[in-house]
Amino acid sequence: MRNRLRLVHTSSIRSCACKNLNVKKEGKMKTFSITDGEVVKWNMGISEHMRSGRLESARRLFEAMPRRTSVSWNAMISGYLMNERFGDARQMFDAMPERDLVSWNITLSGYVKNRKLGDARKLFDEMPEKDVVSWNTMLSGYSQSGFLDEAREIFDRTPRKNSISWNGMLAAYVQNGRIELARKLFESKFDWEKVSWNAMMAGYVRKQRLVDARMVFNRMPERDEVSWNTMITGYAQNGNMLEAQKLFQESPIRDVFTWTAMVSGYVQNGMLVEARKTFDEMPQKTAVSWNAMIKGYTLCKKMDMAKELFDAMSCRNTSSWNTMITGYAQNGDIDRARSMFNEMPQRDSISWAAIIAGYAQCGYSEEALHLFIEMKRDGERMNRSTFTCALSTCADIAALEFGKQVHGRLVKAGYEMGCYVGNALLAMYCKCGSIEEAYDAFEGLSEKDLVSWNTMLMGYAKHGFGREALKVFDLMRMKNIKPDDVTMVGVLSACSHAGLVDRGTEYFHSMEREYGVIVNHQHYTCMIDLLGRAGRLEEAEALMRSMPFEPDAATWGALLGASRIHGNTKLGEEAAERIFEMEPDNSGMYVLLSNLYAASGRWGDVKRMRGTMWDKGVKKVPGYSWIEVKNKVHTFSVGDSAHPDKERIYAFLEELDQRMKKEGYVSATKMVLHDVEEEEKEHMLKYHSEKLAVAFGILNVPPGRPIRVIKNLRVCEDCHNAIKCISKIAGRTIILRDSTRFHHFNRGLCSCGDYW
DNA sequence: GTAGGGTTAG
Repeated sequence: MRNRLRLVHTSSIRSCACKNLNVKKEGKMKTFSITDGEVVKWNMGISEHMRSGRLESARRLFEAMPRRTSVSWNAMISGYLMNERFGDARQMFDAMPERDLVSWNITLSGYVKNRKLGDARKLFDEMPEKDVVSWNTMLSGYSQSGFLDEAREIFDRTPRKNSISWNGMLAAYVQNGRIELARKLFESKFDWEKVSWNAMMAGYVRKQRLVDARMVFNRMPERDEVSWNTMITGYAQNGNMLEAQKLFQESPIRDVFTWTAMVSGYVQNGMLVEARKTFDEMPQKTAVSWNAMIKGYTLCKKMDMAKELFDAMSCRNTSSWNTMITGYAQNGDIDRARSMFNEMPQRDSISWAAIIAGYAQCGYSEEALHLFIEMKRDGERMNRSTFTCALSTCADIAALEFGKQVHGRLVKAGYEMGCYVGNALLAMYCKCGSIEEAYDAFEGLSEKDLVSWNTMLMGYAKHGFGREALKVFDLMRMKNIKPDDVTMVGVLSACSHAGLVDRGTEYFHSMEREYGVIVNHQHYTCMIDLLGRAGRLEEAEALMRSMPFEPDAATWGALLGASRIHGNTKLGEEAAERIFEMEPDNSGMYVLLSNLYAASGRWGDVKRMRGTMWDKGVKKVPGYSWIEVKNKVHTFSVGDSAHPDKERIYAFLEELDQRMKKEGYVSATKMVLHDVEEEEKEHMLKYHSEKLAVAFGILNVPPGRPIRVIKNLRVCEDCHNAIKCISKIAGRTIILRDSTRFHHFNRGLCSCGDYW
């Protein structure tokens, strides 16, 4: 009886179609006799066990039942789904003697939650009848995976749409960042429910269109806590704490969400005192608010305070641990981060992402990738963020093979290449030196935002493919995508790499008028680089002197680079002096300057430079190179003797050296071009880390495939010449990523055009 | 027992 009442109650607030279903059910229930009440109790027992994760007890109860109704079966199925036991759920569904519509719907929603869209659609098509819940579930499935066309098709075909269907379509657009489509849909209809007004507003907030969000907020017929909180959060997270405070005061209802939004807003805007004051004033605190406060302390590097709060909180949850792990890692204390990770009672995917990103950011990339493998062993499933994190770690150390495997798993997991993860994938291929695959990834993006375009454009520019970069820019303009300052840096450096001086100059002068991008420091630096590279040193210098900013180290660096190439020692000297003033510890600049002296035969000055470095205690960053072969990263330093294959490598280098001499290659040893790596003896030039890595690559990478080497510093000139020559002799493509850009060596030439 | 909006951690 109780069950019946509940059914009637739910149906009264649900749709017509639902009501029909329940009427049918009531009919069925009438045929039951006195034991109906008992069955209901059994069913409730099953649900309760399932809710608290006692799957076996639920199962025993289910099997012991003298008589089962479809509700019993459904309770088992949904219980399994709740506990992510998808296989067991499906088995139950298959074993059911008589399925009702709810069983179908529950199973369908199970597939959707499991992101098995193909299976969901198959089941959906097989359904003997569908109600509005079935249609809405399918819609939400497509929406969650970003398949907007399919979602729209389902929506259009839904026979008796209710408010949830409409809201589902609206949310599909909003959550996938298609705010204009959402707006269009929203304006096509007037009787939206509060939920949808809130969703539309949240959509604008997400796009940082606070004025539009506020307009929705002002226009909506009635507001609830969610409306107020969304608006307050919008202001708080976009740095407008004043407006947030104003609304907070005005708000008729303040719940935990409101208070937490304020605390976290203060934290994000670096207003620690205000954050703490609000935190202390909160009528009740949840774990979320504690965590926000802890985050505040970690951001201000007050790890002691963070730890104090963490120790004091009684409602500590996994997020609290995760916040602390990130805090320690970002403050450089990876050991404490790791021990917290080890100590914590329960880890989730975010804990893994936090510790992995921590290792990666502290420079332990290999340990980071190692943890991915451990994570898989631990049974933790990859999600969007672990995927993103894995990809950016691969990008850092240019672990292309590993990155490709992650890509494969990403596809297999059925993730749509939305902006966040898609851009990480794109960046991974760019930074791993595989520009073709980067372009494939770019084309495969389901949604391109400005970051995607900029990444692709910069990718081409850094690889020395200036013309391709400019093609991307043309495409952007064709699609009416408004470039920003980053885009223009890409465009100018592309022009520079392609030697398109006039076109670059034109862009530089028209960017404010044409694209509304204010010229900044970086743009000037690009222009100086562009002119300098083309040998127009006076113009470059004049531009620098006329620019409305104080030149910084990067600006002088561009001039220094140009002076080196074109042998203008005097200008180079001045540039170097200025850089030393600004960045006394920049060892790369000392090296660049001593190269400049060496190039013009001023050996005394070379020696003096070395002395200065010694006096000032400037430490050279040790140079090393690495290469990934068969999923393993091999690292080399100058004159490396640690690698197990060293004898083969050195023998092969010797052989290459002989052949190079025949080709007319002259070792640059006399020039003392120890660009980046200090060596005791000049013959060590032969064994610079990049050469070792290249030799190892030729020996181990199958012919026909490019050899990809990464170096932490700038490649030295001798190595650059040698690798050009090696690419010709060995008939291999060698792609070298150094600290500033990519070099594609092929048939004795380099994509950088010998200027970098 | 099935479908919808707002707060923290990456």
